[in-house]
Amino acid sequence: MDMEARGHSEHPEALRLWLRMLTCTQLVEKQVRTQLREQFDTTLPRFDLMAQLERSPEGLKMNQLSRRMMVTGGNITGITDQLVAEEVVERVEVEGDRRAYRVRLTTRGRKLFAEMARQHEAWIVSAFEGLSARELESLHKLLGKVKQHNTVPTDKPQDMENA
Amino acid sequence: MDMEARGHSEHPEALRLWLRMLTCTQLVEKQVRTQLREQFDTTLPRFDLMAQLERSPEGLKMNQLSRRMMVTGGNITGITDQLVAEEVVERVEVEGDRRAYRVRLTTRGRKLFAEMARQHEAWIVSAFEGLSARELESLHKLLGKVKQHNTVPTDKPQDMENA
DNA sequence: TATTGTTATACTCTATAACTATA
DNA sequence: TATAGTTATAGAGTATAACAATA
Repeated sequence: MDMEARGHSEHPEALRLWLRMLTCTQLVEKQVRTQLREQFDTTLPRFDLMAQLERSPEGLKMNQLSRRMMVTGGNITGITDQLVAEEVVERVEVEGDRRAYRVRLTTRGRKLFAEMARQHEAWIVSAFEGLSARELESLHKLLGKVKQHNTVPTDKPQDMENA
Repeated sequence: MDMEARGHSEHPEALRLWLRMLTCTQLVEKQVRTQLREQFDTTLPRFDLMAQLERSPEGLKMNQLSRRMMVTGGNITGITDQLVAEEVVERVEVEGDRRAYRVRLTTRGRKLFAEMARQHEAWIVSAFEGLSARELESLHKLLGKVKQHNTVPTDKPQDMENA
């Protein structure tokens, strides 16, 4: 979308920056969603859930997934149900707490995710190939400040970077 | 969400950058959506449509809005219907083409948008207040390269920056 | 025939809240 | 009582495709 039209008369720097950032993100994200759909018949949230699990081979409980993906529990149940039906993740019992499950990738899921991640990386590299290594690094650093400023500190960090 | 978990083992620079960019955008966007809902009982697409119109006082045709907002026509009809019902935009006839309309802000809509834009700007300024003016400028420039690289050149530019 | 816009439909993603089972 | 997870529901937001009116 033309996010950069969202601003109004004065267009101070922060606003211009935000609109441009939104435009960039949407351009890339739209591309990723389309490719995930076309090449793997899947969606971004499903890919993301698998990505979370790939970094936690022992699996994650539903509420951990909920926190990390920043969506409420019911949605995690839904996405997990789909992935279980496709046999790429499985629910395993947690000893000592019969209410809880641990969700983890199956062998099949791990293989599938590896392939998806490989492609995903190629799409992203292509999206940013206009920038030099120095520019990538600079952008990464600057966005780190933005992220930090807008992240609510919690006991249990919401993302892997802080985990 | 913890976008930064989406990457896998190697985590090359472009991928790390993308995940961080996505995290930042979602943090800010979530905040904006919540505020728009709480303070103005509206949504981002509706705000964006009004923003497009605010920059085109003479109004825009449905297909122009569709292109600029990068969504298909049926959705524009839906959003426009809502805004017409609230009397913040109006459809006016296009002379010489009885198929087409031109959608424009009403006086009421212009006033309302001014107030929303004022608040919106404050939320955004607050989201980026961790950065110096130099850093804002630098980020804006770097994202300009990303945008350019990922924008398909067309006769009719998709966004205001190029319009 | 092509274009403008609308209608109908379906699907994904999300939040909220009531609910079950267990702690 | 509190917690883990599920179910039910509602509402954004989106795309697709069939359609009517006009060009």
